[in-house]
Amino acid sequence: MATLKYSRQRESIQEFLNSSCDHPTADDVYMNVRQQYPNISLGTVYRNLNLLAELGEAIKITTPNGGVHFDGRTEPHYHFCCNKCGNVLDLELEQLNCINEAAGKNFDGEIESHAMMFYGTCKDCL
Amino acid sequence: MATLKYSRQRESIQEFLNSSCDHPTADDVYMNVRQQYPNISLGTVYRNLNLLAELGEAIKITTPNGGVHFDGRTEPHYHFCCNKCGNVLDLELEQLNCINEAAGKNFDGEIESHAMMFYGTCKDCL
DNA sequence: ACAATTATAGTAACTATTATCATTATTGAT
DNA sequence: ATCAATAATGATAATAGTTACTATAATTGT
Repeated sequence: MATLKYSRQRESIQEFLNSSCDHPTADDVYMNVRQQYPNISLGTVYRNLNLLAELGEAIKITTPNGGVHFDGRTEPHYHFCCNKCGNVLDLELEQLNCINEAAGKNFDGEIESHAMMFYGTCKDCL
Repeated sequence: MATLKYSRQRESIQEFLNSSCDHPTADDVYMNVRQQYPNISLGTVYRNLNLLAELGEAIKITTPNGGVHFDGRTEPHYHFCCNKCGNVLDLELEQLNCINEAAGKNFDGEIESHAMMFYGTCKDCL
């Protein structure tokens, strides 16, 4: 299988993700990385974001309105999504470790992980 | 504002949703309702599914691989999504009622609800 | 039965994402 | 440092899922 090869573009994408406090979309990443690499292609951004997600170095967050956001914080944590503006924010909430086991009690498959998304109105929209 | 008017197509869509144990996509609904109304338009299916979701008579479930599923069971419950086949299943797990409050502790917005999705491998894919 | 208005079917348009491919960059060996 | 092998890129085309548009049909209250 193909071995991973370094690229400046991927490094720049990852750096932006890690330095970013919010949860940018692919287009947000594109707009930002373009300042450093004006010729970068949107396809390259998508390819690398998905690659980072597969490698476990980023988290892909899908919101109900269809927007896909990326998060460089890879330790497990929960998110909030504003019903009005659609922005995604981090929550300070301890991880529910036992819940995977609890959910598996009456379930015929293997549960490995979970994600939780909270909804409501964010500070700015209140 | 526009008042809601009955339509057979919408009724058929809702009936299928309610009778369905799995979590059909818009296309699944389209394929099924077409047996009763061969001329139904895919746009009509989308319009009504979204309408039902807005009215709180259906739940829209967005999965990480981009698929959007609909659920006629409106009482709150959690879902499982298989990492291999992408199917969405219901889980028998008591609702975490206090968690919205807990999540709001260190948060500057208003939390109204939450959704939880479990991941792993379903029975069929094991 | 009629007028007012919403919903539909069919189609076009749109958006986000992925695929394609010739060219460029990276890597490891010489 | 040069070179060959191969992965990554940029540019563009293609795709998939969804929404917008519009003339016609269905529903509703009178």
